Amino acid sequence: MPDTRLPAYQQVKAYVKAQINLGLWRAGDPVPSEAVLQQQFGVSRMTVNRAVKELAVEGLVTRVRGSGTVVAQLHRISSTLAVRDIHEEVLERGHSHATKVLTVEKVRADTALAQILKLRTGSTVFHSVMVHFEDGVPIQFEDRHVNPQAAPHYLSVDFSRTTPTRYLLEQAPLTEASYSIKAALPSALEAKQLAIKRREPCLVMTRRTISGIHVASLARLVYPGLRYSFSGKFEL
Amino acid sequence: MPDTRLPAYQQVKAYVKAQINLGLWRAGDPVPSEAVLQQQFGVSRMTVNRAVKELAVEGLVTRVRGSGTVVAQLHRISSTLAVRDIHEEVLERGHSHATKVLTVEKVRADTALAQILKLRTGSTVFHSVMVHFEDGVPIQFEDRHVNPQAAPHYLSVDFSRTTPTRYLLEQAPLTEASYSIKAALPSALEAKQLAIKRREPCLVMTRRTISGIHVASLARLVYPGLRYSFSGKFEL
DNA sequence: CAGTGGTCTAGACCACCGA
DNA sequence: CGGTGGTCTAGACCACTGG
Repeated sequence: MPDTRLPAYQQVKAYVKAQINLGLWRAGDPVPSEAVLQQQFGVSRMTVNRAVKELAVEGLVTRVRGSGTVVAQLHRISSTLAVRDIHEEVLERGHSHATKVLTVEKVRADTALAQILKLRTGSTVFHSVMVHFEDGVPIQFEDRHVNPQAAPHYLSVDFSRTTPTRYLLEQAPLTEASYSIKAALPSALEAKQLAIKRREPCLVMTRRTISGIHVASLARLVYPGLRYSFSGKFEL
Repeated sequence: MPDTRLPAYQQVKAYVKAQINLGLWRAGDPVPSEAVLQQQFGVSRMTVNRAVKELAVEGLVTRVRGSGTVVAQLHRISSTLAVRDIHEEVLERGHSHATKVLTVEKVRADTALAQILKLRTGSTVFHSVMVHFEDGVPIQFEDRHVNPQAAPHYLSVDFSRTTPTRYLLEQAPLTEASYSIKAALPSALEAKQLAIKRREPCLVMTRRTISGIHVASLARLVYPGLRYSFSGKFEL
């Protein structure tokens, strides 16, 4: 038979996807068992297993050992929100990136900060403040506290040549991160540096990154709301 | 022997992860070939292949056929942002959810809307406006335009019993969606319904969903910025 | 209990890369 | 060319689910 040049497991995936997208199999409906698909496509079970397993990872179907496979209740279509280096992000859009460094210093951690970085109150931490420009327009205000144990030489980095995100990713391989995105009004300094009015709403991302046993860094990233948006797209 | 061990492929994954997290293998370093890992762990090649393939999917390593596997340059840790039903989301937090329906009507699409929904200017589209409450507190203002071809009976749905998101997911299986998140000030109506001041910044998500050949719906979701945040976490 | 998916093996052929 | 990963087979044992 003139089978497509697609690998067999992708053909099985495509078949199941199509049934779901066409509405023939609806949420909660059973997906044929591996044995059935194996017969239907004339392939080995490992191949069918791979196909359905990947669909499960993608969230299209739910598998329960001993019970079977069903079409997932909510198509958990999802996109990725990545910890990215703003330098690369801007270049990818075909624009130029520049950084204005406002502060790079040692400070003593107050109780709240120490708790977040899992250090003792009064410990020395590094603190940097800078503004990132895209084609000369300020798009991100970055206020960051760094755990010296994760990046001992942070203070001597030339941030006109690299960014904190990139440097930290290189220094301390990332193992975990948590973030939260809110809307807020900028502080006086933030408004001034971003060249916006104090009344102009901003997107504020707070991000804590963990590298191995250390909390590496806590960053507050402020974006002018009228000039910047997080956007994305997802497909089945 | 009681089988308390981790599956073999997970042991291989854990080993490679550990080398990377400990900094023993740095970005760009080669990962042992499948043949080597196969010897080292005394498992079959399929098992090793699965382990390394999954690490590639997770973004920790980069595989090149014919060349080999190396530790990925930037650990592009990422999380998923899902299209979810707010009803379920609120219940999951252990709170109660209620909806106040403001408008459900037929309207004629202006040029901009028609373009987005891929309809002709002046076509009939459905329009709904409602407010979602979490434990009695307004948390989302939802203004939505729906393509009648994707959900012909949208106008007669009882939105005190289900939500537009859930109904549309059931009616028209989702195949694609795009979103953008901005910060903005609420309109007079939005501020009133969310019980916030007009000066209070909001998170505004604009989401367009596609089901098969139809653009199913265009939604504008407004969240009070001081009361709501998108948050997430990612791990290696 | 029979059926399901989770894992694993010991082979195999192929396409591709770099020397 | 030899080594790499991509795919595939035809079996296998197991843990778990449901009736």
